Formats: sequence, structure tokens, C-alpha cells
Amino acid sequence: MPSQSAPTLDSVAARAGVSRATAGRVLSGYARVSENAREAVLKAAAELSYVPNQAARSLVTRRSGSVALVVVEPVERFFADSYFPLVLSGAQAQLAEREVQLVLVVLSTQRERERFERYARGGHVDGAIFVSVHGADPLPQHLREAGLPVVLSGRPYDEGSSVPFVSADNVAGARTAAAHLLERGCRRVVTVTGPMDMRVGQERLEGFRAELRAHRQRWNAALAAPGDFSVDGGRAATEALLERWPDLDGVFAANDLMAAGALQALAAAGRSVPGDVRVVGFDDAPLAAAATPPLTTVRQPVIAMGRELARMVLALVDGQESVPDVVAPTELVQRATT
Amino acid sequence: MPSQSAPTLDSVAARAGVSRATAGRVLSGYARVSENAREAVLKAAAELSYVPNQAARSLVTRRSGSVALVVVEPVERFFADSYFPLVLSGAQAQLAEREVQLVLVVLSTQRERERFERYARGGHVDGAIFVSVHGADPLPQHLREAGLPVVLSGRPYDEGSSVPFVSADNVAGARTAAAHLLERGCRRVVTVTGPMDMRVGQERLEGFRAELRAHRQRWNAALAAPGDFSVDGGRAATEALLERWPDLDGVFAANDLMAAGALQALAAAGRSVPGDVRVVGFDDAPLAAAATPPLTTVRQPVIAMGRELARMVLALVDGQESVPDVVAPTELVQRATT
DNA sequence: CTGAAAGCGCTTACAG
DNA sequence: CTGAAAGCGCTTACAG
Repeated sequence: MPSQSAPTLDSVAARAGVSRATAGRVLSGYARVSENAREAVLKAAAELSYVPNQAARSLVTRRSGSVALVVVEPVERFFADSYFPLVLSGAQAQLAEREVQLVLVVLSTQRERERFERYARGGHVDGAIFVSVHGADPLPQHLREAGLPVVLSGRPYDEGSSVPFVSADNVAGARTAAAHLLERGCRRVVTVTGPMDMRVGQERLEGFRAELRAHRQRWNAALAAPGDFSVDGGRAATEALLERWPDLDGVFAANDLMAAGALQALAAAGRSVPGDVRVVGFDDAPLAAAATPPLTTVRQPVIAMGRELARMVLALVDGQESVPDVVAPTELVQRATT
Repeated sequence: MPSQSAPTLDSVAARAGVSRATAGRVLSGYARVSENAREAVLKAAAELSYVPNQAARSLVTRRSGSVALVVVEPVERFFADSYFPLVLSGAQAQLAEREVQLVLVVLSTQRERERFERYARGGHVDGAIFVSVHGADPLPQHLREAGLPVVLSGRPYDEGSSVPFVSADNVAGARTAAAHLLERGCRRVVTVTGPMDMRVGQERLEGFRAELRAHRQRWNAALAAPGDFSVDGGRAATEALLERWPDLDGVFAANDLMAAGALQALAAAGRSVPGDVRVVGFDDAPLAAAATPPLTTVRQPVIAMGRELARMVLALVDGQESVPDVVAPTELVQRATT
């Protein structure tokens, strides 16, 4: 039990020679208070190292002073990927500036989902940022309808969703990747796709196809092999592609993990990169710069996207009616695989 | 403003036909209550989806129901590495089982450090888990002395520290790595070390040297090149080593990021792996399995270590006087670089 | 075992 | 602008 003697509002009021109400007014911000009183209170608070008791404050304001960052399901895998930690980091930074706590919530079981729903509806957090929502998970929408400010990382799968989101411009990014491969002289460009039941998977494939079309390349479904955003998936898909198209000389993998798998498959097949085959990934995960050879990839501004997510919930928490979706620009980072 | 009508203890008491005190007793656990009353209260609570108001509870119990996971300083770099997210994930899981919230705190500036110190001393969290402490940062010890339960990820640099910690068995892990290289027939084994102002850097070098000594290999300071746990550092150190020891045929890098850099340097120098040179990393970061070729490495059970950290703070929070340090075993994961 | 009551530390109308 | 007072939703001695 730390500091049995933590200073209270009363003690700073006493020291400043004003009432608790006045002290409270200067410390909690807004109300008009005389310059004299304000200074005295601030001085007293500083001298006592006063920190308001958040529990007491919450009890009356019905604001918890915290926002949940919720991760749905495949926890460990998710944490091992770099996307999540970086979104988290961005959101945390933004929230910290407003002195709101970021509470990390992981939902694996049905019980946990139910408990969180009650918890959130009970006003124990002021808002929620969902990362990694699967398919058309109704939870975010539910909570929103219950009046809780909610935002999503990634465009929702469900077209009818009215939950604001921030997403990278996946279509444009994939187009950039394809264009780059073509510009580098590739003649037979293939792609390892993400899961087709995820928007991000669909969009990156869509961008790739659109760019080939723009270059008057004939599209063929066999040019794409499905992956699952994992290294193993990327390796397997690349092996299949190699079999199908012995003459392939360009690979666009829909994320860096799969691109790493592609690099492994290519090395195993004795193809040199970028000599025989050029490869582009997506995300600019830390692993991209660590690959052999270092991977050319499409960067998405993940940390900035995390900040944006936080900014959006906060606006909603502050009473703003609605908030526009944001689609963040991507950028090609050329390294050694092209 | 979610659910203006969140059920309170009073409403469940009324529905159950008992007093608020009785309802409180059954819901908050311990006290003896008649079976009848208990059932009625539980039923009423379930029907109303009652969730206790944590703010009100905290106000009286002086327990926040939350634990801080604090990260010191080099935020983004730290988040990009896989160690942190995995510790976080383990700690979160363990905390969730006890229904305590994990609040993520990042301390970059001096102001933030001071604010957090006041905040923690003010009882706004029940305990703190420090990850990534630099050198002999006095903050954890400070807080501990102020009565806050604190635990550390990694053995403290400061010998005088009395803060409990959990660490991987770095010495043993490094010995395993060196032994493996030697057993695979390497004759000239070198190492890329971590920063020498970090315990983990020192320990991994110590283990490496000890194992060479055990194999009656003559030690030479030039066999070690300093890295900084980054890919670039690993690449540069390996280049230096290659220059110094043209005949090197085994590299132990003190973490996987640097091992990835070593792989890049070796490829650039035209050395094949594992044909000409064998390489072992440390951590078994996700990047290890994604490397080309897939990296042999020493795994540390990071998620389990995160859980252990949480278990330890919780024990301290529950009033346990002290808690023993834990040193987690490591394990060699052989892949394709050896 | 159970109820009435006090009190945790704030915020915020309500008067003045 | 400022103070006295009520009240947020719990927990916990204190009686019974």
C-alpha cells in the first residue's frame, strides 16, 4: 500500500488557503477562478506532488480516463507480427499526451468477449480501439450502438459497418509494387496473396491486378497463389508458383512475412534475387530490412496510423458526433531485392 | 456516455431482496453469507448483467485493480523488436486471469518519469513490471522503496538492486550455442556481442567464452566484435570479423537481429551458409524462422517469462513479503544455418 | 448471517 | 469568483 499519506484535494486546498471546491476548479481545468487563487493552488499542488485520485474523479465524472486497445483472438501470432506492437505504440503515445491510460485487452474466448462487452458497456473505459478484427465480427458495431466510442484498425469486412476506421491505402500500395516490378523489367510477374476473407488481402490483390491491367498484361488467375500472411504460407505459395511458371521473374507478396518465405523458396530453388527474380513485399516490417537480401517493400505508416486511431476515439469521447475514416498513403522502399 | 442506466449494487440488492451490504459481500467474494442470499444475489446480478463499478471499488479499497507495464525510452525500436510484444502478451494473459488490467506506460522524457513516479506512488496502479531498463536506472528501486510492488524483466545491471527479476539463462544459452558450433565441426568460431553495458550482453559473451575454454580453445579478444543488437550492427561487426579472420567458419551472434545482419554480410562476401560458415543467433525471434536460410538460434521462453513477471507482481500485491528471482531455461532450435 | 451507516476523494450545481 | 453541500457506487467495521 503505497503512500498511506497521498495528498488529497483537501490538503492542497488547506495549504493554498482556499476551499476544496476552488482547488478542484483550478486543478480540473476549466472554470473561472481568480488569478490569486489559481496561483496559490498550483503552488500548493506542486509542493505536495499532488496527483488527483482517478478513482474518485471517475466516480463522479463517469469517465474512466482510459481507452481499451482490444486485440481479437490469435494473440501470440499477432504479437509476434510487428504490425500490432507498432499500432499500439502509436496509439499509446497519442493517448499519453492527453493523459489517458491505454488498457490492453485481449479477447480469445467467448467468455472473455462477453465479459468485455459488459465491462465496456458499464463505462469502465471511455472508448475502444479494435485491432485485428476478423471477418465481420459484430462486437465493434454492437458496442458502438450501445454508445461507446469505437474505432477500427483496418477497413471493416462488413460493408454495412458504420464504425470509423483507419487503413493503409492497400490498393495504391499494391499498384506501386506491381508498377515497380514492371519498371525494373520483369516480364512474368506473379503474386502471393493474403487471405481472401480479409479486406487487406482482397485490396492488395485488387491493386496488383489493376496495375497489370494498366500495363496491358493479360490477367490469369493462375498468376496468384493464396498465402495466409505467414512465412510458411509464402514459401509454399512461391513453390507452387515456381512450378506453374518456370519463367517467373517478379514476385509481389502481400506482406513481408510471405515475402521472406518467397526468398527462402527462391534460394532453395537456386534462383538468385534480384538477378533471376525480383521480389517486393508489403508493410516494411522490421524483418524486411533484416532479410537476405534486404527486401524492397511497400511501407505503411503504422505508428502514425496508431496515433490517428487514438485521435479519432478521443474526438468521439469528447462528444464529436462522427469522425471521418482515414486512408493512409503508402510508399515504396527500395532495397536489394529489386 | 454508455448505458446511463448501468446496474448498481443497489439495484441487484433490491432485485435479490437483500441489503446492499449483503449483495456486496457475495459479489466481492469472501465473507460468509447464507446460501439463500448468495443464490438470490448471483441470480439478480446475472439477470442485470451487473458489472461492479471499479472506480467506486477502488476508492474504498485503495486498490486500482491494474498493473503498469512500463517501457523505458527507446520506444519505437523497442516495439519493433519482438521481445517486448511477447513479454507483454504473456503478462497480459496472466493478469487477465486475475481480472487485473494491464496499463501500458511508456517513459521517454524526464517529465514523464516524474509524472509516473507520482502517479505510481499515488496508488494509481497496484504494481509495476519494468521492461527494458537501462543501465542502473534507479526508478524501479525507488518505487520499490516507496512500497510499490515492482518486478524487472532482465537481471538488473546494478548489483545492489533488490528488485526481483526474471531473466533467461543467458550464460547457459550462449554455451549451448558455442558447443553446437564446435560439435558441427567449426574450427574458428567468433562472436558478435551485444552492448557491454547491458547484463544480457555481458552474460552471452561470458557463456560463449566459457564454452570455448571448456573446449580448450585459446581465447582472444579479437574473436569478439561488438554489436548493438541491431541488424546493421550485426552486419558491420561481421564484416570486421571477416576481415580479421578470413578463415572463420562459425559465428555466434548474441541476438537474432544481429545474426540476420551476419547473414547479410556473409552473403555479400560470397560465403555460403551453412556450407562455408555456420551461424547461430539468440532469442528465436519470429525473424529467425523467416531468415534465408532459416536461422539456428537459442530460444528463450519469452511468453512464459511474461507470465512469470505478472505472477510475481501479483504475489507481491497480495502481500507476499518477497518473491524469488527466476532464471528461465533456454533451448537450442536448430534450423538451416548450422 | 445481515442491515444501517459512514466514508473513500472528487466534481458540480446551487447560492451568494 | 467562491464556499457549503450533495452525491457518485462501493466496502467495511459496528451492532445486532
